[in-house]
Amino acid sequence: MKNRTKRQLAIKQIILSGQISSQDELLRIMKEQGFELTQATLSRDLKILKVAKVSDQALGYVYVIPEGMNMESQRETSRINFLADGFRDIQFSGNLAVIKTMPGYASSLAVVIDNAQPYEIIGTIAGDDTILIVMRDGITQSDLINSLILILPKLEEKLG
Amino acid sequence: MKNRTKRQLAIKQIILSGQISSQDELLRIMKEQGFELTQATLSRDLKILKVAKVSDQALGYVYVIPEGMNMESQRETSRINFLADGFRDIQFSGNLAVIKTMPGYASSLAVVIDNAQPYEIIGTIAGDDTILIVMRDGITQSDLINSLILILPKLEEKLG
DNA sequence: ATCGTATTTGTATAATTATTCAAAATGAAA
DNA sequence: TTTCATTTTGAATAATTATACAAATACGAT
Repeated sequence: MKNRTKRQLAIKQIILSGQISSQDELLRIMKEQGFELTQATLSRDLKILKVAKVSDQALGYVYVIPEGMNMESQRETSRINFLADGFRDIQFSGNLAVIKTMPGYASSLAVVIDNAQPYEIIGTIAGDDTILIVMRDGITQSDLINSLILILPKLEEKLG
Repeated sequence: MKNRTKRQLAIKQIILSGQISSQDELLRIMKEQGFELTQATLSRDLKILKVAKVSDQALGYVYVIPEGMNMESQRETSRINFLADGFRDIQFSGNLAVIKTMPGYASSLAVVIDNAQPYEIIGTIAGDDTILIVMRDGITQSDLINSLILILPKLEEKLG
């Protein structure tokens, strides 16, 4: 599914950045961002993302993402952020994208991308400082960039 | 109120120890323990205690007490736990309680107690290793102890 | 005590959230 | 492709949780 993970990442970001106090409010924001969904889907997504609602002095209640879902995923996140630092640049040719990294980073970075199994990407091949990405037909350059940012949020600084 | 803190303490313990997945379930357990209350009161207590409901593989949803909503309060919590270590003992005389602490701990500990503004306590005066607590009329010794445990959970080991 | 004010609580209900069920979308296999 | 199984989704609704309001209770000041 292309949209499900995308949507859930968007939800996560909104929760993290904002002061959301109900699913309807979140729903409104998601729709402003162009997502089409209903409250039922939101409820399910929040369940999957393990989002919780706690009281908050200012707003009554706010949705939060419990910090340490577990040390595991926390370490994983910082490892991925670390790898994103190795990113140098990206160039396109037809339905191929070529990412240049700092020496030694390419294959680990490619593994992260592969594991995310983004719809936009058919496959990757990595050397020492270069990743070749084969894009799915019909995917634009900005589609691909967006999907990479979803996997590696830290790339936004370098690509936005 | 005498029962309010007692009740909230009981709620906290049940949440911490158990696998509660709805307010009705919690209500049932509370009633088994001899508390008289309604779902409305529970809802308000959970709000005050900042209890959250998150998804859980086994039960669907469980109530949890978020460890550290943020680094701030997390540091705060461990600071308070640290201070609780300074506690030596407590004795009563009429409506006064006298807490003995390790040297130097009394005033910081008193600040923590003051900030919590427990109903049971009218005021405190602290020296270097002694805190004098003036209890509100009608408050029993165990009421006071319960309210202190609510503020400094770590005291339970020494007072329970 | 009595009065006045503030807090706490239950009842009833509003508001919110979760789930059922059927339909649509997706993916895999032939 | 077609078919079958699986997953995802929305609409409707069930289930749960929060709150308005009024009654009860607690407290302080006469």
